[in-house]
Amino acid sequence: MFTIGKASEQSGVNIETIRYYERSGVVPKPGRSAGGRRLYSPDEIAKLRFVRRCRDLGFPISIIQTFLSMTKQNDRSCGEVKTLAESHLDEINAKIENLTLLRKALLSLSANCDDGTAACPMLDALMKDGFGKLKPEQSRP
Amino acid sequence: MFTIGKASEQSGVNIETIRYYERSGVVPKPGRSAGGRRLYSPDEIAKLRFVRRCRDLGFPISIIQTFLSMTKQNDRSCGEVKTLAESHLDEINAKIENLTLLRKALLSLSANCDDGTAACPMLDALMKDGFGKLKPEQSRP
DNA sequence: CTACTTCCTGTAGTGGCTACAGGAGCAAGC
DNA sequence: GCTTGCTCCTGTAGCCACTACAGGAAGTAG
Repeated sequence: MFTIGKASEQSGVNIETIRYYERSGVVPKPGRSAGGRRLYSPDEIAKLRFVRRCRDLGFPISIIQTFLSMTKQNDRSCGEVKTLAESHLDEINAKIENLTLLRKALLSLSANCDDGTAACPMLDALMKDGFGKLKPEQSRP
Repeated sequence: MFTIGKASEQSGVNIETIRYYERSGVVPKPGRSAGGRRLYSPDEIAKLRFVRRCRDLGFPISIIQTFLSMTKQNDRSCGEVKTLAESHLDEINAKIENLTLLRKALLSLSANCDDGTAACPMLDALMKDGFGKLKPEQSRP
């Protein structure tokens, strides 16, 4: 059994984040020592590590919770995992595409910027009319 | 002079967001009608549109405020704009690179997923030890 | 005059954490 | 046994950039 500091080290999840995950029900509440400290089993640490890796892959917590409930049930949910992973891949691809467009726009906007000019052509262009709406960078709902 | 609804339409900024920008000092407080309604001049609407476009390009509000103060001062700040734009470009490029790595990881992880399997190789791999830390997808500080 | 729309303020919620404040437990050294 | 210093505890507030209400007032069309 490990205290939260060791669990954090081994899982790569920040201490505050571990407590946050517990509060919000992402991982179950661990046992406690006589003095009231959280104690984590290797399995619970593996679960934390799993969550971190999924977060690193960009999965939102809600999806990760689905993953966790799948591993608990141990049902034949691999197809569902693949579906979720593929739709996440679609999102990643969309983001890449979007960012590539953005880069293009920003490059052409800043191309005429040069030191010492009084009026900045980039800021000018952004102030002017016309020049339709770009897609926002982040997927803000 | 235009009410907030028209200003929203013309600038493409949500009504609630306009009020939020005012609250947080991104744009100055507009004048009011006798009945207490906000009234926007075309210039103020242009400023809102400018903010939206910068947001669409992925600039954070803090940078946009710098841009706005530059246009107000009308100083020879074009070099500074270029610097800010370039460092933002660097961030965009880093995100694209990161997402590309992510896509690769996710593709190879989900490659062996097939319908009807009891144990999902992707979830298995994520649960196991080893398999170092990926860079997180979003730049979370 | 009534019905409807737009607007107002203020507050709370979102996601996924992070950062404190103020206190308690615990191990090691003296 | 006592102090020092570390880790841990709870609870709350903050971050970003919004969004979503609730409850009311103002304006407009018929």
